[in-house]
Amino acid sequence: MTQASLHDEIVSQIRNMIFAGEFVGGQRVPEKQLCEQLSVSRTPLREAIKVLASEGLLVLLPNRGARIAQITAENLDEIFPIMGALESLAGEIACSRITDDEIDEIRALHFQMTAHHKRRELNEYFKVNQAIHMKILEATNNKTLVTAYLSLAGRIRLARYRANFAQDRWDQAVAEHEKILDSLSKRDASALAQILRTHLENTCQTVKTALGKEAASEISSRAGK
Amino acid sequence: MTQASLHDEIVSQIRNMIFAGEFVGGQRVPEKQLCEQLSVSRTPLREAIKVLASEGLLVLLPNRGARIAQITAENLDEIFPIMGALESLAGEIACSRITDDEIDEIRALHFQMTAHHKRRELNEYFKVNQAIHMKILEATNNKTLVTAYLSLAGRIRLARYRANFAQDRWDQAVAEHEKILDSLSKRDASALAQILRTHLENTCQTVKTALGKEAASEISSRAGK
DNA sequence: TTCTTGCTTTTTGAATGCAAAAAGTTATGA
DNA sequence: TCATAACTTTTTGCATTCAAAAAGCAAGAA
Repeated sequence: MTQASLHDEIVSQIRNMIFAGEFVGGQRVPEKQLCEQLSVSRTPLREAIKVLASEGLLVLLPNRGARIAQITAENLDEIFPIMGALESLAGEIACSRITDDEIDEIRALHFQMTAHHKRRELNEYFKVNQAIHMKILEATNNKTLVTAYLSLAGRIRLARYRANFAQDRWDQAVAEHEKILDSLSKRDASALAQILRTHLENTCQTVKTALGKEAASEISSRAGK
Repeated sequence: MTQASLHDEIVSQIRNMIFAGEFVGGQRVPEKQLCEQLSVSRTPLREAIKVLASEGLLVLLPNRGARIAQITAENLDEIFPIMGALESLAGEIACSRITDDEIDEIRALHFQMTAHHKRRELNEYFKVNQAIHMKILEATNNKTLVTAYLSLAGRIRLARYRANFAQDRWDQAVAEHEKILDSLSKRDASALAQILRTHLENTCQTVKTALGKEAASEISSRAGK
């Protein structure tokens, strides 16, 4: 076992805390507080903060510490197309190397997912959905691609998760997944690339709409106080 | 001016040293030596090392320090397709937002580049070539895309630069650039996306061949000694 | 000679300490 | 009352120090 160094450990811990929504976007993250929370000293913590900043999860202000990166509509517009291109590429590569067994695994996940959709189990749906996309990425056997994708996905993860999308979009997303599975089964690279890209574009729209509503409700709740 | 913190400064310094070929791939980089070379203390240097490792320019071995990341054929096969997808996406987006002035700038660079090609000025050719690709990326107005691209490009930069490719490939590359300029002038997004992707694929092949030859000559020179 | 084994040196990992910058607070004057 | 200035506290940036792990080395046994 390659025992991870403390600094690496801290990086994943903070990353998971951000993913878990333990911080508000834009919030300051004092070193001291994090040190106590994770019971580590400042040196490895600071190393971790620098890494997370280079990943885009934190923003560093010289002499003023770190802040949790804000997710904005502009952000989403920048990141989603890139993810679309990467997943599209992943789909193409996957078509040329995926095994029948791997497709069967994805098919199983797909039916699990549609079951969750029918039962309106949003959390479970999300989980299996992510698993399907990961399977396609991993089928490329390109670790750099997976890493690049996950890095981008991490930055918008919270916004994506919180976008409790409307029923009609949910139905549409499931329909898109039918096409994804279909293209993959036929190993139709260009069709898969196309539908994955569209799928991401639509997701982007949904998340952006949700983000807009969130921002609007925040403003109104503040005004109400 | 946002005065960069020392650690940021160190990151760019080391990055540039790697780009300048001051290190051999796989070489160990003792902290002490770098500290003296850059005349900084270990704390900010170590922060910089962690960041460069997360960028993939260095590889960290627990308790054994940092090494310069090796460029391998597998690496190139992983990275180039991703760069192809990103540049392809950049081309598409660029077509929809690039101004006539920006196209003129690129055209000017293009003719500069072909002049260098005619005069067999490889270094100058490379420089202008890079500038053209950067212009296309920047025309997207998507900083995340530029950053992601540059991060990948950085990892293979040395190998790419050293791939003093053969004359026929050079001629072919220039021909591809004619098509790039042509598609961009017409704002033909799908044609531009296509040719950029092909261009990167061909470049990948060239760099891989060069890397293979390099490795072979290293082995033979070792055997000769 | 070659392979262990134990010791020394070097290098890395992490904690502490110190200085400078920012933030917060109080007091004074208009 | 409000604004400004001086002072205090907190926080950040970096250097130094200490501890642990790895690497290097020498002596002894097969």
